[in-house]
Amino acid sequence: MKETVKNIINTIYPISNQAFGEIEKLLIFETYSKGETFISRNKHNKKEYFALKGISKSYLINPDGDEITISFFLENSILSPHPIRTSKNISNLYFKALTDIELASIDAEIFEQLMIENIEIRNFANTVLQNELISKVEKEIGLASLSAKERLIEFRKKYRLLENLIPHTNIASYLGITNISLSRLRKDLMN
Amino acid sequence: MKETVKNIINTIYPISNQAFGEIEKLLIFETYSKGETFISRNKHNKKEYFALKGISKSYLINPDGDEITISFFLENSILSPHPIRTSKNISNLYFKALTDIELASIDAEIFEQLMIENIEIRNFANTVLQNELISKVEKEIGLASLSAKERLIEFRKKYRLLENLIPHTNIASYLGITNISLSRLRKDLMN
DNA sequence: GCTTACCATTAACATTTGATAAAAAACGGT
DNA sequence: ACCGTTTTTTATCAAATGTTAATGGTAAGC
Repeated sequence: MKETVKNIINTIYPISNQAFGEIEKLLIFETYSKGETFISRNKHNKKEYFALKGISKSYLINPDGDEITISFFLENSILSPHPIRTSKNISNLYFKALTDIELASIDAEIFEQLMIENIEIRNFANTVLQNELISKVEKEIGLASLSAKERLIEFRKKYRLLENLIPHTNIASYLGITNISLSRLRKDLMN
Repeated sequence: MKETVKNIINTIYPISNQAFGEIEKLLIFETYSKGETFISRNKHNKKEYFALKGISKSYLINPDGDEITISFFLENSILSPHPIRTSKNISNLYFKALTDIELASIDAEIFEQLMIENIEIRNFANTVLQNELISKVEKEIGLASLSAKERLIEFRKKYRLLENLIPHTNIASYLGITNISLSRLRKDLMN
């Protein structure tokens, strides 16, 4: 499990065994069942997560009470809740297990202390933040310049098998359309 | 002018006079005329910009050859091109002066060196990055969960007078709609 | 195995948005 | 002030998407 975390980190920004040792000591392993909601930031708890097994998503509730999917997280990736730290408008960003999942967590405040002390860890964290920003900009471009059908095509390229693994409602809200519209596009794309 | 840069920085993350002194020495002041395109990253030049006077935008060209507005930059703000640094997919992010503008620039590589040496500057830069990510997530939420009309209403709240200062085409592409559609929504909202 | 809840699809209709074209208005340079 | 360009508005029609409702399927729990 710890080896998996190390691999996740190294695919993003390679760090030394020594630097990883600092992180390793602090890892806590958690599991959630399909459908469970969890959060990475509240008054008492601030955590960073590594996704080891299963699929999860971040989402928020819009004024109509619907879940809006913001991001999907596959195995061997990092759940990135950074924006919550300071934003007033993004008060309620949740996470949900879309399958049974296994996570490794680390206390966010301790991790930030590690960042200050260790330049490798700081570079790693900064790369995570930059990657996240890049993915947001890429998604922004897609939403602004592609039709819903084109966005679905891009989604399929990016997330390959995901469409067969999770309820489509999540994908529809991620694409910014209704699930009825998604169903129509799926039919349309079968030909 | 330098005082303005200091104020911009301090509204984001207050730094000491000493830390600002490090930045101040490296500032270069530039002006562009309305309609001019400029870029903050290429092989020979990597710059960070502070917007002192006027309005500018970042944009890219979609496959149809249209300009897609990504962000607007008002006076006393920071032009944030960070994603370009590493992304392959966001190869062509440009900036354009929407009015005559005055900027202060700083060489990005030198600035990164300052970040390493000075924790205040590092914290400032990190806050910029986080703010940028927050604004992307907020925009993402809006695009995914609001109608075009609602997005226009939110745009007006956020950018107050901007609608009267720049060609509406920019706003339409920012909102993800055509300028014809924007015109209809404007008429609709007059009642 | 049965039932219930959730999910995906389909249909019919309403609404929104896009595309194209044309006219009116605003703007810029001389 | 004039001319040419750009921008905004308007109209018409087509296409895409949303809304509501009904149907059938699938998975989970009992």
